[in-house]
Amino acid sequence: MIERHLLNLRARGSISCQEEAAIRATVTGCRQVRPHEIIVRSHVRLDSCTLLLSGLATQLKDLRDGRRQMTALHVPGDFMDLHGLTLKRLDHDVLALSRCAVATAPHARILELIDAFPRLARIYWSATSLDAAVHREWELSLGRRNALERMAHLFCELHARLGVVGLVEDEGYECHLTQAELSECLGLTAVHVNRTLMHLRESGLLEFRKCRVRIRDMERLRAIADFDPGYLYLDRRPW
Amino acid sequence: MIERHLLNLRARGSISCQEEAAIRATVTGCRQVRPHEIIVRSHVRLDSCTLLLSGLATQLKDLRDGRRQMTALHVPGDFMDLHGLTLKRLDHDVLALSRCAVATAPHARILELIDAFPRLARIYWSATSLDAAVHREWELSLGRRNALERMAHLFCELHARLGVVGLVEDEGYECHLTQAELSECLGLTAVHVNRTLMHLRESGLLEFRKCRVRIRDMERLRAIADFDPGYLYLDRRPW
DNA sequence: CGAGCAGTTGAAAGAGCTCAAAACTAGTGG
DNA sequence: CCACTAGTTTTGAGCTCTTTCAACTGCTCG
Repeated sequence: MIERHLLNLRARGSISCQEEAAIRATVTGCRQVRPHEIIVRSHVRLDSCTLLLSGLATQLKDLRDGRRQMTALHVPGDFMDLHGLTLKRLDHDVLALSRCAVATAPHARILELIDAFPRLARIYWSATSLDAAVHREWELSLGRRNALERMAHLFCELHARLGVVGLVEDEGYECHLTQAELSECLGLTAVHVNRTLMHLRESGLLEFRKCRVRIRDMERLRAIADFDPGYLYLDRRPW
Repeated sequence: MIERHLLNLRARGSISCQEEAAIRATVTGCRQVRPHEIIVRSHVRLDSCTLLLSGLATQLKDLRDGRRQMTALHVPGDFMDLHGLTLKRLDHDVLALSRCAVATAPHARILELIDAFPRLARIYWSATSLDAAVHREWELSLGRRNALERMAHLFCELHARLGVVGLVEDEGYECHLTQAELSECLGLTAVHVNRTLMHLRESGLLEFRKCRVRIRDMERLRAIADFDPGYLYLDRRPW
């Protein structure tokens, strides 16, 4: 089930057989997590990283008065707290949105891994930089795109990222988010998400029902979102 | 003038004399940049990193129709495109807000540096992860804080970050931002920034005149912003 | 069958935006 | 030293997107 992680890495650069084997040996154990369960808690000292094998998870930050904002979504194949390797604690919770399968990689083992395969150090560093690039695009969305554009953009992003790990079929994909959760991604209220979703549906752009997204008109959706996948760095870098 | 960079690093962990010397040997050349000049252009292949020595700079992303959002501010001592080391190009421009002095460090030299001092690899990796943490906090601001809270939060952040590099005196600091530029940080319009700024001033919280911020009531400002500096990871990690 | 979410709908309020113009400020050149 | 220009800040008024609050529907599951 670590395959999706390898797909993720290989979408951005090559991974040798030896490297693959070493990665497989580093990521161990697989546990199931229930929806809404906290996978990694903020502010506690970390000594391992957590890989999402299946399901959907998120990074959540909150304000004292209860307002909450998701700062990222994690799809299968993502290390959700690779930045914990260097920072040693998180500034946000990691939360399961659906039923999830996760595996862990002790920091000590990862350090051995990148010590043995220095290219992997660069590749994982690159992965954390990529996370930052996604954050930047979300900042652009939250700061400057309106509700419709923002939502369109998120669905384009998920389409691209899930495509990489083989989870898109006929322009549709599973997306275990309630409208309330979607609103916490988008910096909107649940009510407005509902209305915006209806607008997308009625315009024949996309449908979102029963945790499944079905894109009806990709071209128009991208135009509305002003979606340019460049920030996902899906070109194989020349390492 | 690389001192501020060392202050930045040392605020989060120790740096030995040898490491300091090696860093000094890696960062070379110092050039002056005029306000509004692009320091690093997006989408072009990079082979060096740029360190801000003095002045204020920003990361800027834009939409096709001209709407723009700043995704980060850089203060003296920050590497502004360390993520370019692994990603090899940027998904945003880096722009001077004031007159800036910048130095460069060729990727090749940085790779030699972290090869010779593996601890520095971890420290610089950590620095890029920290950038991501700041992005996350901005996502929270843009998504969930209102104009007043958002602005208060930004000024608290700058106070903390400039404090680290010795650029705060009597709760005040230089901040070469016009109200229009501030609005591009905060996801607001310039007009609304103006009114919010007046509100802060009239409430005796802070003044922002002639590119200088003077904090009048830090405690109340922090309370409004719900500012918790944890996300800046200003505790020395046990490496 | 009832409890409890998730989604839907309506009406009213409000935060922030748009457009436009006036008031300052600072730099430039005569 | 003053006039002139350009950029920035301030102010006003109207508007709109999004929120708030509240109720209602439908579905799932014990």
